[in-house]
Amino acid sequence: MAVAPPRPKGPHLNALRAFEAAARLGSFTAAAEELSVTPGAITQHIKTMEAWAETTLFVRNARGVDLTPLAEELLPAFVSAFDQLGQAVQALRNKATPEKIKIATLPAVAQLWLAPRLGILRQLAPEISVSVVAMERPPNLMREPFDITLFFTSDPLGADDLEVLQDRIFPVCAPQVAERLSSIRDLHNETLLHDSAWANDWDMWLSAQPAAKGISTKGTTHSLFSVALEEARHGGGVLMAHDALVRPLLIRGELVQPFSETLELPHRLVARMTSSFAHSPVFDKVNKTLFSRL
Amino acid sequence: MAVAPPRPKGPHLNALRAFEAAARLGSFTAAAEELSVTPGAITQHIKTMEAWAETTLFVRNARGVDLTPLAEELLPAFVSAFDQLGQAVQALRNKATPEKIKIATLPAVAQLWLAPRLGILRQLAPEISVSVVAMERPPNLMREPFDITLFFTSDPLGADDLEVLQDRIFPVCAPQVAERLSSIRDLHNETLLHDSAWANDWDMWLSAQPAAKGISTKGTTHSLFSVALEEARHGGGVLMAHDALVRPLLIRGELVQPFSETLELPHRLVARMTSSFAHSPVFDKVNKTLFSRL
DNA sequence: TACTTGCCTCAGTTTTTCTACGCGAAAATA
DNA sequence: TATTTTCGCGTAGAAAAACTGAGGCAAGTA
Repeated sequence: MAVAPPRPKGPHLNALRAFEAAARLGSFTAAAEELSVTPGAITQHIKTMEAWAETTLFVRNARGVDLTPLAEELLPAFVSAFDQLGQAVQALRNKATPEKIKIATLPAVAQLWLAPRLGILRQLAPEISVSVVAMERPPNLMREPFDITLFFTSDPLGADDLEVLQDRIFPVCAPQVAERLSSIRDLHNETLLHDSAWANDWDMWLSAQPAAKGISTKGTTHSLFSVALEEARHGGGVLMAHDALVRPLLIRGELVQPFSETLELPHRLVARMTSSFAHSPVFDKVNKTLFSRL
Repeated sequence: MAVAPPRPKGPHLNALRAFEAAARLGSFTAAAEELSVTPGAITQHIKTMEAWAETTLFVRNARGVDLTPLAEELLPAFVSAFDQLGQAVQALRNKATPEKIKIATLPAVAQLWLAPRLGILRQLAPEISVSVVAMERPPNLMREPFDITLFFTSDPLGADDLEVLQDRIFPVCAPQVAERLSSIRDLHNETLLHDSAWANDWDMWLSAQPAAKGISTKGTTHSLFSVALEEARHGGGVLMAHDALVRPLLIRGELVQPFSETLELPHRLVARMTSSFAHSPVFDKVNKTLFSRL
């Protein structure tokens, strides 16, 4: 005979997540991107939250938002709660399907570095199925459903990080193009191929070469490294290459290195993994096959 | 020029919450009740989760569900994540509107014990606005938007708990009814008034009185204590009363205590509060006015 | 045997969430 | 100084998610 209970309800979980993202990133637009929605959706969630709490959480400036002191104070608790929730979800995925591995990495790395190694892994451990998703920036492993991210970074290594290799760049081109290049100054007359994700590789390399003074970095820009690479293979110009990505082509002679000068960049290719994955039984095989340098 | 990113998405937050509740309570029906939805809704959420994780989380028996070992293993992480999230929300509510206090308590306590004291609080601190929600069972303060719960319990006190009073019961009735009651055995001829939430109060009291042997506990049952109380005031029978709830009426003489025998129950009225509230500036005033025994 | 309990499924509905798009204000650019 | 770009707001309509309600089923219980 109990009475119907009109219990007051808390705010919607999605609104809380929107608040957390917006507060953490300090921007509605950035939060929208992280959550793969439009900024308008974030606006609405935040408004719902503010109405529920009867307070204001953000000061809206024309250019971006600022957190109120209250939001600032509350933020850490939300971040940590969602981190924990995300990790619980990761653990679920990892323990439920331990043999399914998801890797996030740069398109170029996926195609040129990772793909060949996946074949080896398949031979060694056919029960493991790997899916690779290419993206420009590393996803947050506490929040997004990946086991491994493989990106270049110069940040210090964390507990579940593995350094895979040091990044080193140098120009490469087709053999017939190399014949006309006897000195660095000859680059003046060549098309310099750029990749938009590594826009200033040429600048960095050139400025490290005293002999290169005054050479302009104009040239063709491609949005995908692999397209620029294709162009270079067909003699379309000189590409600033990353060691790890072109080594097989150099070995096969499809590309050559016209100058011996290389530049070591201050960042490494780092494999970062969820802690669930790092402690899972399949980690060993994957690590041995993909990441250990022999 | 970046490519459109078809990022894989995690499970929906509401599904996670449904899983957490179902796993914690070990029952879809109970989870449905906690979340104020129908059991069918829980079923669907769980199915979504299981499909996402490509695993089974519950073993469905004809009579209830059992957790799979996997769900069992994962449960604590989810519980703690949602606890933390709930606490963050509570902190938000508390800091955003510190002067608005929400109390959950039994209907009888709300009306007979709390209401008079709220008047005193309003005089002492008119800036504080209290809203009282009556319910049969204490809500989980980590999850539901209340600052204080006020319920009878015999559990040991936690850090943010305050013992308000010991529970003590004894029969009461209208003065004219009391005139016909000279000994406990006279109860044989009276209507015994019951409250459904405290169904066996009469049993307990009677069995503690040697002289009451054989008296039946038949009588009228009301779903609200206050209705039974009203009945008693109008001479409709003898009510088993809780000390704290009837004291003002005894003082005013509207009810009398026909026998001196009282029974101390092994539980207390306990005020439990969120830790945000316990550390907030208004706590002191509220505590002094409502809960301190003079 | 009939009842009860607890979960399932399906269809239809309600609620929530999202997108689309135009507006406005400041900062960056020219 | 004028123009463009960047960010966020607001609204309407559309899409997606969540929920309800009713009928079923299987295994205990009376």
